[in-house]
Amino acid sequence: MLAPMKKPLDASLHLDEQLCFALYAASRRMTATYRPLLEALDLTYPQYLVMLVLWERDGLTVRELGERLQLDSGTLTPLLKRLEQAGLLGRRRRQSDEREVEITLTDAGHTLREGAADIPRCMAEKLCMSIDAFTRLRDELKTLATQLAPPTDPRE
Amino acid sequence: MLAPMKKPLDASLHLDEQLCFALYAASRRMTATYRPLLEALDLTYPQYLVMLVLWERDGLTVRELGERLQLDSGTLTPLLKRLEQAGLLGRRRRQSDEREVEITLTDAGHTLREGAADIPRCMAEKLCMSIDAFTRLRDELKTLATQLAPPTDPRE
DNA sequence: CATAATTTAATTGTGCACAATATAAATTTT
DNA sequence: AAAATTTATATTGTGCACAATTAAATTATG
Repeated sequence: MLAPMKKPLDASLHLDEQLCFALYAASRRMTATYRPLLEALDLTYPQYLVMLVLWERDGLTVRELGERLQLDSGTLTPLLKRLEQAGLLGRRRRQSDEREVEITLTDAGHTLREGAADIPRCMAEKLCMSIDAFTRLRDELKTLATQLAPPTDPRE
Repeated sequence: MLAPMKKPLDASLHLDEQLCFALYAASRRMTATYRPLLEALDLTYPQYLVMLVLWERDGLTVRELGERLQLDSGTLTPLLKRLEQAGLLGRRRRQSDEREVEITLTDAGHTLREGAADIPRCMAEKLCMSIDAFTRLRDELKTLATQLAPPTDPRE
C-alpha cells in the first residue's frame, strides 16, 4: 500500500499563489493608473497623498504627516522640499517647539485642490467596482495592514 | 423648504476613504513584514520575488522575468547584477539571439530555496487569515490589477 | 540647576520603480 | 543586399522607501 498522500498544506513558493505579490503588483498598477491624472497637476503619487492630508487639515508637523501616511522623515523631508520648491507649501519651525517643522499650504497649494477634484471620480470609472465592493476591499486591506503592524509600544 | 440634501456621491478626497492608500499602505506593511525573514537570506523583497520565479523555472530571460513580475530592465538589470554578485545566479547572452540575457541559478541559488521554505508558513501565521479569506483577497487583487492594466496593444 | 534621556528633523546611503534614451542585434521591408 | 524597423537589454536621471546616524531642542531626573 502506498504511503498517505502528502497534503499540499505547506504554503507554496509559487509566485502566483502569493498574496504579497498580488498586493505588490496591484499597488504598483494603481499608482501607474494615477500617474497620467497627477501629471496634469505636476504631482507624484506620494506627493498627492501628502496634499490629500494637508487639504483635510493644514498646519501639521512632519511627524503628524508621517503618522498619517506611515512614512518617516527620510522620505518626507525631501518630498516636502520639492513641494515647497513647487510653491505648494511652506515649512517653518514652530516657535513653541523648535524641533517641530510645521507644513502650511500656500494659496497655490489650496487652489490645487480644485484641479484634483475630478480625480476620484475619474479613478472610480477605471476601477469598474460597485461602491460595496470598493468599500469592502478597502476595509479588508486596512484590516490586513493593522494585522501586520508591529505590536504597539506598551508605553502608549 | 430646504433644498434636497446633496448626496455625498462625489467621490471624496479624504485619505482614509481611498482604496489606493489602503492598497499602498498594506503593500508596504507586507514588505516590511517580510523584511526580517528575508534578511536571514540576505535578500530584499523584490530580489525574493525574482528568486521565486527562478525557483519555479530556471533559465528565463530578463524579458520573461520582467513579464512575470511586471518590471522593466531599468529595475531588473541592477537587481540581477546584485544577485549575480551575491553568487546566486549567472547572466549570459544567448547564442541563439544575442539580444537576450539568460538568467541561470547557481548551486547556491538553488540551495537558497531550502532556506526560504519556511517563509510562507511563517507569513501565514502573521496574517491570521483563513485559507478562504486569503485566496479571495488575493484573487480580488489580481482582478483589480487586471482591470487597471493598460489596454492590450491591438497588434497582439 | 546640571546632566541624562527623549524627541523631532535632517542627513546619508542603499535599493528599488520607472521614464527616457542609447546601443546593438535581429527581423522585415524595399 | 541595404535600409528601415523592431526587439532586448543597458544606462541615466528622478523620486520614493527605509535603515542608520547626527544634531538640536525639550523634558526628566538626581
